[in-house]
Amino acid sequence: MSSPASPARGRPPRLDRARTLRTALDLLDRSGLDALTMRRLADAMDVQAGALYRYFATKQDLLTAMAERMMDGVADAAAGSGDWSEQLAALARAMRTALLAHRDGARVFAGTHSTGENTLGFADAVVGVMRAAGFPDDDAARALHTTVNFTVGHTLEEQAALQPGSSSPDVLAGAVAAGAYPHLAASLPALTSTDFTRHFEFGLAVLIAGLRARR
Amino acid sequence: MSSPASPARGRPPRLDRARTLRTALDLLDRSGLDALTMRRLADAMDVQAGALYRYFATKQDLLTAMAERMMDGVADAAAGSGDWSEQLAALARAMRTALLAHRDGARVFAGTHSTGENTLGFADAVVGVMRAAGFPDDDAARALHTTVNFTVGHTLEEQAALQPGSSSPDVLAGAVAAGAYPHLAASLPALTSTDFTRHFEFGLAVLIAGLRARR
DNA sequence: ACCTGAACACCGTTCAAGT
DNA sequence: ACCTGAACACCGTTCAAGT
Repeated sequence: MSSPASPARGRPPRLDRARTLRTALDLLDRSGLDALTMRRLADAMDVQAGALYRYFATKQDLLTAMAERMMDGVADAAAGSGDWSEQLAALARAMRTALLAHRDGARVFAGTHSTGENTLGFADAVVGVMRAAGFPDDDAARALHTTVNFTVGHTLEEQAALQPGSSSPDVLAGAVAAGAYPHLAASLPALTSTDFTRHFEFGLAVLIAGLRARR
Repeated sequence: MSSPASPARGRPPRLDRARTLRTALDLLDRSGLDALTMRRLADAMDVQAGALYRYFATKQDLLTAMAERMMDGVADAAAGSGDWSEQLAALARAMRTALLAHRDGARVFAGTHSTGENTLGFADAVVGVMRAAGFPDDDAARALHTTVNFTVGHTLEEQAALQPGSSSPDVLAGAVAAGAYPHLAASLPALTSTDFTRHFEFGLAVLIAGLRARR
């Protein structure tokens, strides 16, 4: 029972999961997900690429661990903040904030399926809020999916739009102007607006009103 | 004015956008998105990889054209099918069906931003339904985003779960059993259910009820 | 005009060998 | 035990040259 936890016998390792994860999140913030390669991460740690595979079996494993780390503390957002709808809103907002805290955070999260304690703790908190509010277990589970879907989907769009090289507004405006899309033309201001918090709050309010109606 | 549309002068080209797109969608269905490389696509068309770049500037361009093609006809789903809520539901269901029609269809769509007529026509139809129902232009635009977010997000999960090698249910059940997640444990049947149509219809009903409450 | 051939600058991953 | 060095089997993209 001392083999995995034995004290440093030879030289101290230059690598370990925690330090690698920190460096990977730093690199993500500086360079974005497309530039986060195992080779570049190894460079940032002054190590050969192959050495990373002692701590993460695959790149997918590393990304999953990064997503799990991003969710640290998010489950605590509901603590005593009013009724179920306010608690659900607090959890969704905290998740959006956590994803926004890292460049391409939503893409990292969307591409993984963590079953770590932060992610499952968050899910448990959401389902707990719904069950306490009187929703059947099945509906509570489905409300979790809908809430996470919405939050991740929204933040994916938000971070895609904010990134350099995203010419979305102009391109969209041009395409709408060139074609026969009367309804898109009429709603173009909101369609090309970058007030993402308003978009998010609209969707969240719709989601909560819909859940309330189904209780 | 005859230069781009001039009749075949030399040998007939082995490549063109339409044929390449068809082959790419075939390859996607047979092998999945991860195996859809420019080199493998070129192989399937008996051509060198570089030749594809005469018709698509980048791989991203090709994927965008594929997404656009998947959306063919989806905008017509709302034609005279009851009130606004039934029309919105019909559009969302048609989009899910269109994405499910191709392996990794949701991933392809989520990774692109088509401004083609199928995609914009669908968006115009959704916004049109909402405006006709009396929603303000801004809310109609935001309802579009919420609806597309939900539909793509749901179908992403659905296709991820249905794919080979996706051990989601067991892994999740194991993780929930190992940790202290009372609410997840209680709702595990719904959480691990593969009746995705029910999940989708639940979210859609919540979305529509929420929109109705805000009108 | 359309495609080939070959290169450029990369990837993730594996694994014998060193220390 | 931990990491290096080097390889394997690929990528997307570019572009001179052929036909």
